[in-house]
Amino acid sequence: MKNKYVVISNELVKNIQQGAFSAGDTLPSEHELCAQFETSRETIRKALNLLAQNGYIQKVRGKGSVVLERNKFKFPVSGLTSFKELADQMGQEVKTRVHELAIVKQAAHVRRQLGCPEDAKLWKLIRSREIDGERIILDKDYIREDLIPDITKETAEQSLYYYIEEELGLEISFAKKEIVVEDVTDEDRELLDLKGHQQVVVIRSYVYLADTTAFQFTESRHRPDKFQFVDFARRTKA
Amino acid sequence: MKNKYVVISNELVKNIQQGAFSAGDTLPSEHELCAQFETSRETIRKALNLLAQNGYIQKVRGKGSVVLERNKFKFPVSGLTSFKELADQMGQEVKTRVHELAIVKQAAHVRRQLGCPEDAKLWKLIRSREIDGERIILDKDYIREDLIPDITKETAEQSLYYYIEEELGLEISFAKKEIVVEDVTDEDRELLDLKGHQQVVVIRSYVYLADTTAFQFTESRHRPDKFQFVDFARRTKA
DNA sequence: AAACTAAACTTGTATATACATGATATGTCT
DNA sequence: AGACATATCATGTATATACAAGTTTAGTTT
Repeated sequence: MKNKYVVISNELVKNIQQGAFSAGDTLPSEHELCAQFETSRETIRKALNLLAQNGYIQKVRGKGSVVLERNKFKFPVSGLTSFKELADQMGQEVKTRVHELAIVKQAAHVRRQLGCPEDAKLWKLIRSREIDGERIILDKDYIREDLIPDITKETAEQSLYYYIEEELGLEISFAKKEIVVEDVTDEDRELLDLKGHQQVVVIRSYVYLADTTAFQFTESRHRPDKFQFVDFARRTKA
Repeated sequence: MKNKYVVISNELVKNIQQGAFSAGDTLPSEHELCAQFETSRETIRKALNLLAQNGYIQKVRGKGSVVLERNKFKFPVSGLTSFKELADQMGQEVKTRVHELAIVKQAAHVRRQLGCPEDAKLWKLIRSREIDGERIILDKDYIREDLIPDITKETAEQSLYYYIEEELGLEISFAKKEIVVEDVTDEDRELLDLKGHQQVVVIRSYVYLADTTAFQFTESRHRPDKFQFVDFARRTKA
């Protein structure tokens, strides 16, 4: 929270969310923001670029920074957000149940994909997520034990990312994800309330730290009728 | 293609794709790139930031720009890319069939969501996509006629985005998308080879121009066994 | 040999300036 | 009043400089 442009960006996001600006309005000009935050134009522009990347504003040359409507879809799930953070945002009643937490030595294909040593230990963590009384998400995690040494049942029930970022001081940086639809497994049937569904939506992610080491592989299996993925995408000019 | 930092970015992407750098390598330092492209460091940094946003590199302080493995998943579908562009990238044999192309006056809910006048005309366009002999995607588009006046069957069969960007000179800028799973409709059954599937993956998008006007609503319905969404996501520090 | 220090790299942030380009308001001229 | 030119304000691009902070290497000391 010390970088000036990040602070300014957060400040502006807060203002927008609190309704100080509504969709279609333009933010104060870069020049005015310079005066307001007592900083240079480049710093303001870095902050505004953050807002633009996250879909809060659209910069229009000659006009200004137009505030976008952000609730056309109900809630933003895009990006790289932990389940705990999502649940907090949504304000729904959520219960996490830990079904398995152990160190495994097999799972060679995961170990290869994570690019970690052959003899490295991996945490295997299986959790179900219950929302409004229904178990609708099954999360299967594999986590490098040499990087994240101590995972307790309590940590797994609360927020894993908080532990990693705040307590261990590691910087979670990016992820590669894949979304597909697959047939349900016996494990899904056992741990989820499937309500007769024969397929689940599967999100597979590899998550990386800032130094480009992969530390986690996650398979998140969702009951299709409760699955929603929301995304804001900018067109990349080739 | 005239902006210096976009040109440099494209050049570097080409180099990476052609294998001049492989995963784990570091690019030449910013200082070296300055010399190589005969430009300032800020310009190089803008180019590198584009690469980082698109998942080509990860910048590590003190070390350099590390090239990321990009084919962990087979092909990148993320972002805002037209079907034609996707098909070209994949090199698959693709056939587009136009089932309906007409101007409609109803569809009030679409008109409201697009934020266009009540009396505005809308194109309604229904196309199926055949890949390897199977009709697996059904695209239903609503497009503002006042912005995109002339759509022919030929344009719809080829690339709509090419027409909009290159011939009309409009700048497609961003989109809001939603991905959900829904039960098949009679229309799906009629126009797709469903192979007994009872549900489809539905991607709904609102697409915007650079001046923040929404010009298109698209509903893309995919047979679940042929659907794959690949994403690269960066963690946003609150 | 081991441990520490310092120098020489790397990227990150903040500032300043100049000019280009699109949009808008304000004129003035016809 | 309408048309046209112009000044003004907005963002976009490119450049330069200074310093902060993380990583690696080389060197020195112990």
